Amino acid sequence: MGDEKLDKRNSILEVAEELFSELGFDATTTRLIAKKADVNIAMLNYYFGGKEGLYLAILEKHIAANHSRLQTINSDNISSFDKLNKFIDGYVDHMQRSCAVQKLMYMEMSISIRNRISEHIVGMLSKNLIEIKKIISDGVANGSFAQVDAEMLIASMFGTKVYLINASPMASLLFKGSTDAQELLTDDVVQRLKDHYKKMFKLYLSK
Amino acid sequence: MGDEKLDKRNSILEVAEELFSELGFDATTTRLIAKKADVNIAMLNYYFGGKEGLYLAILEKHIAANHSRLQTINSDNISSFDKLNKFIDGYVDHMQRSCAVQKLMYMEMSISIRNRISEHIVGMLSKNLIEIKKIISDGVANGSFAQVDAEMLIASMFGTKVYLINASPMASLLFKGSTDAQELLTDDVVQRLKDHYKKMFKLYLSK
DNA sequence: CAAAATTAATTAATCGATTGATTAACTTTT
DNA sequence: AAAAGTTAATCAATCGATTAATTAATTTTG
Repeated sequence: MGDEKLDKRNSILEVAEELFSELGFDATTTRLIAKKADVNIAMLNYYFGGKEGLYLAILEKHIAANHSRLQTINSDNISSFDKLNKFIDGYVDHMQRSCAVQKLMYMEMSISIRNRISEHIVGMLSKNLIEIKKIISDGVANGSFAQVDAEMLIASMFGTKVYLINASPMASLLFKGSTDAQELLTDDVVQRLKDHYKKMFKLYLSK
Repeated sequence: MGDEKLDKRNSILEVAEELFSELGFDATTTRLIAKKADVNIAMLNYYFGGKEGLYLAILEKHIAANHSRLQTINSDNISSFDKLNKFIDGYVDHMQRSCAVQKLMYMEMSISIRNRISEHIVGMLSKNLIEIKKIISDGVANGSFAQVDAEMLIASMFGTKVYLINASPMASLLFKGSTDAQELLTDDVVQRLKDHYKKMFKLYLSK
């Protein structure tokens, strides 16, 4: 067998990510995590220093996994619309891949008492925000885009994602007519979302 | 003095609504509610049967307050676009008025263990969803609207709201450049949101 | 109308359960 | 044997809820 130490650590991370995104931070107990991960409760504190440390470790893992994903788009020498479309494809794919983490982030972000957690989350997500803001403002500056309420447009973009992921009972009702928890982000819905985003930006930003 | 009995009950409701929307259901303790409302903890159980009962009472109050608000629009004999604009104005005004309740609803909706609460919330919010879905499908049927991905369009509408209210640290960063908790939904932002919504539907639905 | 009886409102104290975390002992690895 | 990994048992704190007792308000009765 391979490294079984890391197996346990990773098992905790995986189980915790799933439970946090399902139940939220408070309702997820360390005992439940330990039980589902088939691990002693103390291991959780041994590896991560505590419940909040585990939560932050999940965020850090997610940061590390997507650190390089972002930088590459804005450097390319392509049109502003192409940048936008490229950003959308990458963003939606990434959203489908890591929707559990994204759900958990938006769940806890707004809770006032979680200052440290909230800072981490906002810091992570703001990178996406800054990047797309730059694409749009550059496009407006070089005359490719029409002048729009860029903030509202961006709010609609991120908001659509948040609605699909975090308000999934409503989104399921909208897309499938039922509220069962069955996977909503099918390949079909993902493709529709990409098309929707591209159409949205095209409609708003075309001169 | 007037009815001081109702004062206490209402005080609990008001304080609880504020705390639930700030801290979420789990992190809001009955002790904190009682302390802030200057009321004995037992009163909370006396009037509402418990923490969950109090939460549901807040929802019920909100349902009652907005029961009549909805029915009137679709009956009018006006164009589909006018219906849409009328809906938007009413919806955004309502959103500004009761943003605390809306925040708390979307916070707890997706938590799997809150079956009863989740049902209540989805039931409430689905009325808005059904109504706007009807406006759009009617408009498409009578030729006023172009054929679009109506589900995604609706997801963007509600999603924009959810982003502004529930992801307020991000929205504050977007609209004000800082994450302080100061009121985001100013009259200015509300007006921009209305304009944004109207433009969105116009762009998507114009033939 | 006033005394008595009943109900409603309110309080302080405390219940059992659960929480996150820690300890000390034990086992495995290096 | 030193270090890292792992376990069962347990800690203090806090949770939501309830209890028994007390006061206030209302209704019934004489």
